[in-house]
Amino acid sequence: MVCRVLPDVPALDRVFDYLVPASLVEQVRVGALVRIALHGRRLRGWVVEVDVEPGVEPARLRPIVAMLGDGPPPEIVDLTAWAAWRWAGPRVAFFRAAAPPGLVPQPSLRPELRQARSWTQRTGEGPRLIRTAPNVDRLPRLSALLDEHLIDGSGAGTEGSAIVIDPDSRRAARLVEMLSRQGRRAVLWSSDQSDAERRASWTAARRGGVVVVGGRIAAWAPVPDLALVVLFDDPDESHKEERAPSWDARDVVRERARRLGVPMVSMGPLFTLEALAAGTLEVPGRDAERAGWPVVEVADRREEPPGLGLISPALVDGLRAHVEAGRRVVCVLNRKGRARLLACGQCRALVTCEHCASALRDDGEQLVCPLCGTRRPRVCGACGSIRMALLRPGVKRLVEELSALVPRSTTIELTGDAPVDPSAIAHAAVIVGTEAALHRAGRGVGLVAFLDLDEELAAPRFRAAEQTLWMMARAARLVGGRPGPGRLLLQTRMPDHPVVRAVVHANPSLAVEAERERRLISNVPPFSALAEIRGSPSEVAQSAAVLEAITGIVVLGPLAAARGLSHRALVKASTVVMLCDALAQIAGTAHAPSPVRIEVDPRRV
DNA sequence: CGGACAAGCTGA
DNA sequence: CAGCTTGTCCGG
Repeated sequence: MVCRVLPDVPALDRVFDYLVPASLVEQVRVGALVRIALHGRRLRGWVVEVDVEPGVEPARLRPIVAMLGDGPPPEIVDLTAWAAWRWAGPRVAFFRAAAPPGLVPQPSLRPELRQARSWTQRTGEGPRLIRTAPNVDRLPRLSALLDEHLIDGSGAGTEGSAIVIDPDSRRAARLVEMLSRQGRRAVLWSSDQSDAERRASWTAARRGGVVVVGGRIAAWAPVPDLALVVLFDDPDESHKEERAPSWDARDVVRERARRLGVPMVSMGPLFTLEALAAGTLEVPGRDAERAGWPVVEVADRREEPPGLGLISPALVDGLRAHVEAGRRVVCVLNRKGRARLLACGQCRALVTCEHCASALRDDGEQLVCPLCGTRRPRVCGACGSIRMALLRPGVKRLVEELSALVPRSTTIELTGDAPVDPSAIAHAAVIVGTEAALHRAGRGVGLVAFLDLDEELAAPRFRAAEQTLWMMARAARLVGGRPGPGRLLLQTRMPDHPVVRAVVHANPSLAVEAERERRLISNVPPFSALAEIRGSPSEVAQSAAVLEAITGIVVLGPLAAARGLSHRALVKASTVVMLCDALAQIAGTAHAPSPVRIEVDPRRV
């Protein structure tokens, strides 16, 4: 017998045929991890096909050296080929995502014999999108779905498996506990676990009849009898792998479900336009949805006297009221450090460096350029005035100002990178930080204030509005629903923005139409498909030339260096299929490595 | 990727 | 011309 093996070497990205020795015929099956000899090397490799016609003359075939362990089921082996196309990456990358850490012995039974019969067929309809307010007990809904889909209608009581994806690892872990308490076989598969724990989860999933709960990695759960996929919180960016190839759990499970004819249900407070375009939306009753969102206060900054900085009267009141009542306050400002702009108090000109034109900082004595180090006295370069006004103060300065408003309480700064003692976070009455503060704040938060919502809404990224709305949904979870004392405060100069109206009315639909219109006009997803290519100027230019020659492909750029010396360009097509087919033309192979790095569906565009 | 093999460079 | 670096090819 001859089998086809994909060596576990990403840069190789080619399959090779091997003889299966008689002693291994029983064990060498699709998905298995084997040891092979290739070109004088011993390598690990994944069996991707068995019983093949060899691609070379039989005399050149070498035998499989040894059996190493169990790997993904055939269904996933097929899926890795699709994923390699979809995200323009080496196929091995997806085997690594789908494999257990280390080695797992093969089960004695062939698990694929248990492959699901057709369960409730919903093929062709796309995912069900069940909208639930941010503060809703999701367990009854999930249990009902599991009951509905995991028992096969024959009356035999056979259970299939479900994959449940929650991008928040703490919520995923809690879900496993609750499902276990209901007497279900639920396992967590998350990157937070130790290798041993993940191996155990993987093995349990491989046996089937289980509910696998986890973050994006659970999309690859090796269940042989998948009968239902549930995905929570569709707009969350952690569904997407950060490193290349940047695969997205949302697309992986959707494709899996589609191929198997198994239902997929997406649940959460709101959905991306991509999800809405593909699925069928079910909205809750108005009262129920309203009850699950907190009361939202909008501070219209246009109506305030100038000079208040980032602290509106409404924030002062809210801050004091909540802190006095023993509730904690989170102030969100997506800026870092003492990044602040100086303007002339006289002529309002921005104070910039005469050499490199970047904004100068005030070190207390002089004006300093953070880029080239030039120093000069605190004098306006345009009019000579010595009166300086501070624009957009950064987080550090804000902490000082807020802490003055609530004496005798702790105010801390919490940004994504800086390590802060968890007990300090838990005891702080006021937390000022970037969006990451929402993840780390902990319990007892009564107020989340978005100090400069306009910066989020107007960010030069096409997903800015959607991501802002999602950030507020997460904040809504932190403070609780309408019956409680929790509040959101939005400081904005755009109180009529559809996103603001959507939050105020607890109705995400209010933001959808305007957003869809905007995306249609600017021809961005879901009305087109995007990829970003990066590399040296010549590499980007070369790849861009290849891509531009393909009908239906538009290349924007090369754009100047974003950071460092690398150049980038945006590749646009009208559909994902056209985009990925085109990218396959420049994707790397062993013979001609890709001249550029490719990110399909780039996040920050 | 990394081993094999060939072609180029150095120094006695 | 041995001994080393650098480049190109290619794997079952």
